[in-house]
Amino acid sequence: MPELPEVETIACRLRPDLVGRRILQLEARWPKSLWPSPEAVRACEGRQVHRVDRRGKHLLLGLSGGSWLAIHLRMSGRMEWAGPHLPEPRHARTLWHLDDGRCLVMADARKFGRVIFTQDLAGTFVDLGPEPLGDGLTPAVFAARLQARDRAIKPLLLDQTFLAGLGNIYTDEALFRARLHPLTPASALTRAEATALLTAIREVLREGIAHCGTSLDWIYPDGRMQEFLRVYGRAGAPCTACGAPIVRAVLGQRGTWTCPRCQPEPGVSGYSPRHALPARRTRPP
DNA sequence: TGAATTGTTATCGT
DNA sequence: AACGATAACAATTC
Repeated sequence: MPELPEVETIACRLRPDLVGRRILQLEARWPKSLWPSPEAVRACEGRQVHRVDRRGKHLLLGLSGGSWLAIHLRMSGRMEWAGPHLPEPRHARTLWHLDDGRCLVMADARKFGRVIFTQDLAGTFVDLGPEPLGDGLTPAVFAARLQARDRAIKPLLLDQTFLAGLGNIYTDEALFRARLHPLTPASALTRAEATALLTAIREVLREGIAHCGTSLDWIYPDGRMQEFLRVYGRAGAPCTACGAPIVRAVLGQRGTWTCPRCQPEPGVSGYSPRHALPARRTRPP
């Protein structure tokens, strides 16, 4: 489940306890999760953790010698502590035994998570899109990237090579706040719509981080953002903006929640005019 | 029991 | 080439 705000929360929580620790031993109980190979990841042994960061949905551990561990939790991964007085979590897949007697654990029920060891962080992320909260992603840059793609906006936002860090939850929330239907062609967005979308993306991500992420089920506990979601998982409930029932559809194999009134589908006749909305969809000749 | 699940990737067809 | 659809990965929960 973890998307950008959840991984950011995990990084912030681990940082004070992890920076300065030395990795004594790697315990690989599900070697398939270790990339490029279990032997390669073993090179983290003996190294000290210098920093804890995030890139997209990856948790980054900066190690001595210029090497990195990049951990992707995919669907069901969690980071936990184990130790003399802490019981080991269920589904422990990779364990890092540290020099203070504690043990950092990647637990992952579905085994989709990945642990990557690399000396070349830039090379590892060469195909990863820009950080949505990064300074380099100006409205102009974002609008230009959208213009270049002939694709529905929702699957594009989920594409990590286009933008790093959005998952199903925050994508639906951002599109709702920007009043855009998920099937709107990316290249059809005006400059104003692109700017509004970037603002909406940053708002939902910052709000998600401020609330320590979204806790929808047993996988990711402790977050509070689920109380502030406006469309995701709210099928049938009234839209927070207009009162119309939120609709669930399946789009690109993913559950997709929208307000049919606030996010009218482009090109579909039969819906009422965009009353209070500025005419944004038509591009000047 | 059966359906659904937050993410990513390979593959196929258009 | 780019895109959409599909399955696969694997397990758990409701």
